[in-house]
Amino acid sequence: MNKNQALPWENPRFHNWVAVARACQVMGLSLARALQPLDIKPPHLDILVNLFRAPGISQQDLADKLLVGRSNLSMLLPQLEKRGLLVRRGDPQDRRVLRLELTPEGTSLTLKALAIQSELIDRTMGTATTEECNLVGEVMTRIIHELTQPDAAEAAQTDDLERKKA
Amino acid sequence: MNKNQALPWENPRFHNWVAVARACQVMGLSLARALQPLDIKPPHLDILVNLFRAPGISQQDLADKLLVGRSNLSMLLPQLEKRGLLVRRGDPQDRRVLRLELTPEGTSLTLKALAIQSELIDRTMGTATTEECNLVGEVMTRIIHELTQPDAAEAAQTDDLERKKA
DNA sequence: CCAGATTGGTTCAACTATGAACAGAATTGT
DNA sequence: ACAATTCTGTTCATAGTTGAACCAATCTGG
Repeated sequence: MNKNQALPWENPRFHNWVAVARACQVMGLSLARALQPLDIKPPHLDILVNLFRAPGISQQDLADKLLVGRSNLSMLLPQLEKRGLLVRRGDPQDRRVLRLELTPEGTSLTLKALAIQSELIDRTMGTATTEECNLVGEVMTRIIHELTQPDAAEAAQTDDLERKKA
Repeated sequence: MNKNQALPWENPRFHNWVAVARACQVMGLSLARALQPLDIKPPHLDILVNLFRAPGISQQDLADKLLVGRSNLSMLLPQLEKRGLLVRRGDPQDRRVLRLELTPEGTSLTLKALAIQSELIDRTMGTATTEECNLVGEVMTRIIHELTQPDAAEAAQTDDLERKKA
């Protein structure tokens, strides 16, 4: 098992992906620094942007979109609410859910933060042509699809087992 | 400022980068799950791999490579040492530094973990041709360069200020 | 109807990561 | 030679994230 698989650094897939991961890491650090003047961090921005694009979303749905735990939002959202950036309004139709919405201040801050993030991304992705850029996006989309489908694959496996039992 | 900059989602750079970030996130989650049988997490793997490739490295240099705080390693390394995966040997030349090295068990575990990670990456990056893959890596390398140079740019700015003072 | 299962949200304990303050060893400049 | 500075690693208080346990509201199927 030691030699029948060469060390992965010689594999283009592997080291190219490592570059992707590192790029994400440094971008995350840069973004955090760039957002400091607004006194928010990347996770906050993720929340704000999603509220901006999907006003009235529930905490559960937001957690699903962000791929974080519900408890995370139960901690962060009250903070942002206290800062007057958003409101959590109970839904009269389903009294379990809290509908989230940006306040005008929240919207304003979100736009400022987006401008900062956008400028950062523009500067860094500007090192690639539009075509290269689109190709990168396309490859990433395929990867996301490949990795999020397996949940369905798991379900299919379970189905297989169920079928075998029957 | 509201309208002179269109919303960033229409910008190819922006939404393509968002795809990159999301791909990284789902890959990270998948990797964490895939490593569970070995009872290590991605940060541990990062450490092990770097020790594998640079045996005898110091904690400080390792922290720089990983872009994490020194204190982080001061917490994690003793854990891994207790598990018998690595040793920290004092350097007689410079009695401040601890030289890090994998034990045979650590090397073995690292190879197993690398096999798992490599398989995962192969599966996901396999949705792209080798040329696409290399292009992605190239673009990411440029981005990393663009984002790590600014530290030098900052220094240059500082230099400018110094020069103006003189 | 109503008992059981499901869903949305909160709370809590555990774990991870960070930066600041610290202590010991090495380097520098005089 | 030695005081000041720098460098390495540790410790500690703090903040962020998670999963499990929990409560209340809703849905489901007799």
